[in-house]
Amino acid sequence: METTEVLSCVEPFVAARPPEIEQLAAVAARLRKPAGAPVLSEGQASDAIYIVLRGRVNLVRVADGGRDLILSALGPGDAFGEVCAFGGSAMSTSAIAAVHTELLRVPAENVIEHLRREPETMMRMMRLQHERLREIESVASGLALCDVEERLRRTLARLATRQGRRVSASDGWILAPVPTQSELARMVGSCRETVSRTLSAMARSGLVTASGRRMILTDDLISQYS
Amino acid sequence: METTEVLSCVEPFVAARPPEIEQLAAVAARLRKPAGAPVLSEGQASDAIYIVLRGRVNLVRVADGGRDLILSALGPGDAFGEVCAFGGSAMSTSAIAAVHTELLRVPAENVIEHLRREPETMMRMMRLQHERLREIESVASGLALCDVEERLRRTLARLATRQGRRVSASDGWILAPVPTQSELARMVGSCRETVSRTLSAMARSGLVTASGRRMILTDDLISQYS
DNA sequence: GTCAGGTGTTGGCTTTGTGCAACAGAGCCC
DNA sequence: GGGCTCTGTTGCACAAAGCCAACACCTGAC
Repeated sequence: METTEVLSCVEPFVAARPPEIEQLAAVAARLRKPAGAPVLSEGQASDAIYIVLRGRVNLVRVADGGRDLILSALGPGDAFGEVCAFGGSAMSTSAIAAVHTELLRVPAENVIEHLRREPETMMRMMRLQHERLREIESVASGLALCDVEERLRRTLARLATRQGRRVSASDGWILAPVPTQSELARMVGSCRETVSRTLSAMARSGLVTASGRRMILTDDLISQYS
Repeated sequence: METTEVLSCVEPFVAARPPEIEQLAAVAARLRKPAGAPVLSEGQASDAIYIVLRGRVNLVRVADGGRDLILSALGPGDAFGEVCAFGGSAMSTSAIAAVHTELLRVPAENVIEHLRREPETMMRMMRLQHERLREIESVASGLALCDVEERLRRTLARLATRQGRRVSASDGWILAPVPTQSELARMVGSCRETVSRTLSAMARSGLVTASGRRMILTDDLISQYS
């Protein structure tokens, strides 16, 4: 797929005029990261906007004891590093490739120039920022108010709607590849063992069906949180 | 204090040109809310930007069981309801006056017009939005990774730096009026009783000194999180 | 004044969920 | 193939923090 095509159908650039897209595409570079490789680190200033083309990137906060929390999991079409656009700000999370990942990188200076000429992109970026805020607010309130099972349901529902696809025949959504249980644990602020137990319970009650690296979630589960 | 003066020293309007400020001030209205009164509700579209002049406003997420979480506590100079600026978005939290509060209200349409003419304000609003994102990220990671005492320390430190003032004589920050323990509990995702116990423990170890509606926090406590 | 309701404190019980441990299976490198 | 690491599973002990309960204190309303 052409870089111009990609850019023109990815937020926050969907409303940009063709010549602007061309210009951005000209300076954009593709890059690959193996699983576990850091793309940007917490505290470091972002030097570019990155767009996930294939794979998954986790935005992570690390605590002293080595424990960490995955604040959001970005799939194809998602962007990160947008802080670079408003100068000087450091990343508030680390961005780490969860699996083998392909990225598009648009240097900060070009993004900033583009924003000057295209206020509509700025507006969209703000909306994007607001979306992310809402998401993190949900994570936070979930952590404070819900038990592990509820948090796990929400997280799976979110993953499925954003990165899975609807299966027409059976009634449900398919999520593949599913993150490992230890990754899920880091998303819901729990531990591997508890996630295993909880998933088993959910499977027994028919909410999810796991098979290898795929998982099928019932419509009920999804619709409850949309 | 004149409305123009207020606006010109409050984010995101600090960089706006005087005639713009005048125009905003002309349509701004002051209003008062008693303790507990809702200003904006979750789900409802915001019709204006509100600026806290005196008092405190809590941004709250409510769960089914009646339990809730205070995601952030806004003091004088803080703004909320900015979602109105990017059309159609609903509030992701409820804004509720925590004490008797005085607000400045700038209608959405005027803000939007202003943003069109003054891209610098847009930029600042984005930065503001990003600040809030960082803050909520900290709340979320705290909830997942830290115990109640640690969360309470962070929360008190944040409140003191943003809404308290430095005491020159003794070594510490003064926070007055302190939120009630039940409010603190809703900020750290805990319960009244646990906050009481934890605060007592912190007082015994000399980290804080409570007296009536005031609380003095040692420099150590503050500097640890800045 | 009195009363009610919110606040702060403390004790005790219960539960959730973690931490540790042990183990089976899958995938990967050599 | 043999080892290795990572995953998923299950059992069990322990701890943090929740819930319930009781009580003193203060404040504001009437």
